[in-house]
Amino acid sequence: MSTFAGQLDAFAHLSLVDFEFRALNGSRPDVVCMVVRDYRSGEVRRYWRDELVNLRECPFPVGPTDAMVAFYASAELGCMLERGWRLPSHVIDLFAEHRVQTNGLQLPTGNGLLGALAWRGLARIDVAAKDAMRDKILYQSSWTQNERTEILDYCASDVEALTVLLDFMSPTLDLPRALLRGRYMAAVAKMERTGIPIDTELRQSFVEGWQRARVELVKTVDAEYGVYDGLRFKLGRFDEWLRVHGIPWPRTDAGLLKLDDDTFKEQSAVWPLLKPLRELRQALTSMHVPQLPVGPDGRNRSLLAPFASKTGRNQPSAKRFAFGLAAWQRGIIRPPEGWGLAYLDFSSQEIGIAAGLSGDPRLIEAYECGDPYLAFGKQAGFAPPDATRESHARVRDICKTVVLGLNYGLGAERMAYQAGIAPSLAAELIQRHHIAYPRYWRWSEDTVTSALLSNQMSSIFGWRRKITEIDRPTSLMNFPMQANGAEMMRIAAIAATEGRIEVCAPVHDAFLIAAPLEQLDDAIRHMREIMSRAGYHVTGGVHIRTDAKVIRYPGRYMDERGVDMWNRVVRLIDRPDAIY
DNA sequence: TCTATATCACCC
DNA sequence: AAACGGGTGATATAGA
Repeated sequence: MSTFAGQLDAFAHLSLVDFEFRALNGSRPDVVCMVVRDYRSGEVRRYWRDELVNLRECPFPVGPTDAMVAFYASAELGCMLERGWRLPSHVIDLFAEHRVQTNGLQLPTGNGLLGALAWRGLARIDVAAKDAMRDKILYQSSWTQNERTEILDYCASDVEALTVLLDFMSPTLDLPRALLRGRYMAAVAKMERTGIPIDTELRQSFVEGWQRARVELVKTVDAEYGVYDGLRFKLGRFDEWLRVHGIPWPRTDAGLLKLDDDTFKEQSAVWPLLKPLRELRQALTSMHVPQLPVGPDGRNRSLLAPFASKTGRNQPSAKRFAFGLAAWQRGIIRPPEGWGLAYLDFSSQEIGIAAGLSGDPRLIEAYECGDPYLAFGKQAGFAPPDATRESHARVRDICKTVVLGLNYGLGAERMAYQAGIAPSLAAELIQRHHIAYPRYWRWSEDTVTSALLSNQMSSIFGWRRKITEIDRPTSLMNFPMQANGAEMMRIAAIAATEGRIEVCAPVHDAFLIAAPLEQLDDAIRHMREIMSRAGYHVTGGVHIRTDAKVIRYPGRYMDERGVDMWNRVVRLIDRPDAIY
């Protein structure tokens, strides 16, 4: 490892940076202070907010021969964007590197700066003190002279901790890949800053009308049952109601009544008395007030949580991120006046990756012909050569379940249930998949085997995952597709944000972009080109297609699965003008 | 009244 | 109901 110890010497300047800032409820960051330390000289400089406002340029070196080091750099880079500074040419993010080094392990200390230090036996700061200080920064808007000093000291102590961590981690860094991940953190900072445009006026109607609407609904329906306590469904009362009416009910392993919609569906087929209750439960579960953080400029902003999942995907909070909401609620995404949006997703991304990485010629052919599901049907002799999407819709659906399911080891039983076919047919189709794509299956088995032997897996740009006894083979099977899909998204995000594309958000296999109406078509063309190149690069030569959903003001975003529910709800809250 | 666990709904 | 990958979060209950 000593050969790598000096790898950071290649940089003229290494600046370790930490900002403190307030990021409240969808607003862009309000920068409080910054501390920067020059790694070589050890010189530390502190800047309070008023000094930062007066700095037209970044006060530490950010040129092509320099690097910035931070922990969770999207935060620092977001503050730099807020100040209007140029971003560093090179970023090393020790959070991303810590995740790469420990991904797959159970870390009792978590993934924060202190946790990363503690896990390496380098604990230094009291966590409780850190939390107290964070509150002081977040929930105050002015500070006494003493508090200023306190906050700057705290910020400086984080920079010191960062220095210790860099000392420890620098010999083990995979520098070129660390720089790629750092570059992605800059893309994250830009996407987080752009945010997702929201119909704020309609959202307000949701917030105001919702509670009343659902209370009325429960009152009306529950009069027949008496199983609700306010808005709460009470198991005990329902149990009693069932006993009184002599209705048997399935239970969970733990002995509780099963309450999922499938159970209600089956039971209400036998006991029609239950139907209104089922409908009520369905309506209520998806009806919670959206608590999206939306800034004064009408943009939904939340942490994208890069590198959070085992496969390296972003993992933003489902309730704070507009694309984490239920499909029908996304109708509140709407371009501002004069603007348009485009939702661009990779088509059948994981199949394209499986084809490219395995190098299976028939799977590549199936993907590139445009309809991998029907192509499988034909290659497996399950559909005639002249079958089309229209002539063999049902066959295509079955093939889709098979092709998608086998990417992560779906068994015959469950595949049969899901596709609505006999288990024997499911088994037969799985068999034919093996025969149609032998090279894919050999590659998949080899990947899992070597993962089990080496206790780790990695994607093409070095996102790693350690394997332990608790990992199921099916999880390992799916890793290459999901992790490399995340790589594809990262390089596309980098290219787009370093170009002139306004990227609102990444969504696992898609991007939402925004542009003024007259530039929208150009932006879409440009973005699709970028995504296509990313796909080609990651798969080693497969042409990954993209689909586009375009929304022009005054239109709104809508997921087709959510149209009915959306229309029901906007009527309920008395906003028929918003019917889609 | 708090926390831990189980179950469920939802997303790509 | 069900050996399908990666997740977040709400709700209900049991247990301390």
